[in-house]
Amino acid sequence: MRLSRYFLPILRETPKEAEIVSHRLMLRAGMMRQEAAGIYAFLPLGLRVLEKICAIVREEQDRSGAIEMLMPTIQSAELWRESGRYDDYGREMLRIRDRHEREMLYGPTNEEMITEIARAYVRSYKDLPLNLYHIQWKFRDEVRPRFGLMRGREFLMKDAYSFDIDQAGARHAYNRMFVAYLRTFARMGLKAIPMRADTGPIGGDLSHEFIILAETGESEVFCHRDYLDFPVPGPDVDFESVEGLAGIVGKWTSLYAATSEKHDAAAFAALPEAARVSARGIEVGHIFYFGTKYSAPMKAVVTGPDGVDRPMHMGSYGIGPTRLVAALIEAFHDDAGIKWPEAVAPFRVAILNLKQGDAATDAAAGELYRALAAKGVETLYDDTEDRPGAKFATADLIGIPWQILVGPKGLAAGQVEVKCRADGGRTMMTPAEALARFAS
RNA sequence: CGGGGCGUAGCGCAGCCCGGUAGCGCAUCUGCUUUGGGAGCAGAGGGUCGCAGGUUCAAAUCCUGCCGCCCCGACCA
Repeated sequence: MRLSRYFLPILRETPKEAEIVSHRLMLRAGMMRQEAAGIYAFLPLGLRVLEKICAIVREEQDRSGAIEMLMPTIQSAELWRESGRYDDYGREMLRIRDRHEREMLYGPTNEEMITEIARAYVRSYKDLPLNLYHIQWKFRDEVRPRFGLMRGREFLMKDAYSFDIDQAGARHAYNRMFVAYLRTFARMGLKAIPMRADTGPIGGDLSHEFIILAETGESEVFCHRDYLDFPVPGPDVDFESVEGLAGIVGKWTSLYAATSEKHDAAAFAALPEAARVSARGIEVGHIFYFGTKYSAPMKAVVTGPDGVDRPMHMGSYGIGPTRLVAALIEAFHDDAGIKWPEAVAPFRVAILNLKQGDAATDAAAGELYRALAAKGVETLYDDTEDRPGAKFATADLIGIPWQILVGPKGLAAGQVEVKCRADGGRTMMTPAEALARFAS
């Protein structure tokens, strides 16, 4: 992409409404624009990151055996009356009426709808297990939206829903998602620690929040230091293996980890001093087993091998891709701007033409750009008339992992400079070497 | 929802107390000179001062109402 032809509205000054670093940087980097309180338009750069995140989420959901579909944003109030939540949900739910005065709502979540779909088609225990997910916009009319994408009202969510014949089956479904989440966040460069979460009226131990540690996190968290170095399952993990997954989940839940709501000060204090990590965290995922909470009242039943109908055991599993965009920035930034991990970066390489209009640099930079593009390397070519300093500032701000600086100084020696945004490391090499470095 | 604050050019702000028809920096446009860490000079364009009433000869400025947005708290993916 040629920057001169792109839509990247960089802000040099910080908008006053942005308080936390991810919000400031997203606005400054031209990733998004606020359209109303807690409601944002994604501009091209922001969309690229969001789609990278969704792609990883999707790959790991698919790998774990979940199946993608897509449910609507607008739902009928009828469904929610069946589960009893229409009255319970409160003012957070955006309620609307259509032209026939029918009561509708903008979905804050989809348990009712997925249960309706499952009960319509799933009849036999032979149809189970089943895990359906979608990535769809949600709306929760927060009293006080804040922190940009971190707590917006409209947000993108991946929500998966599992259906099983019994609790043992549901537990394995839960473990699948648990492991898929470990992999998903690790692929984005994040250390996400599963922490025991409130299970509400269902009870049990089958609810975990996945928390990443960040100085600007919204809540206080406490965990054992060993979690920071626990190995994440590889892509070859066998999701069909009940024992295998149970082993992984067992290990990842063996040590102390809790958010402030579930914090047990005494248990935490019992850990060795060096093992105690007390930090701030951001919730990026939440998994939950809730049994027959919806299937029973909504009569989502399957016939078992014994010929008896039973309500299905369900769980739901959420990841917030829009929140992850912000969380990633909270985790990866410095004073100059964002430092995207390669897996989610909007572009992998930025080429900076340091003397636009100079025949030699134009030719070298243009040639390198075309060669990288031909190799499928996502490249942003800064071919604008800006001075070098401005280009450095822009590239650092938007956080492209690799910058290739093409200027008269280096070209005099037949070289370009490759700079790593993450650690600031710089290497001189020939354009051909740079091409090989990224195109192989 | 309680408490606080702010709406003046794309962004950041001054002007408001003591009414007289709007200004600064950055950004934008033109020209020239510049070109390895947000360039310099010269010139130019851009604002129904959030909206609606009211007071007044005259309202960005005073009064009333409304809307929007932000921050703290309670709440939450």
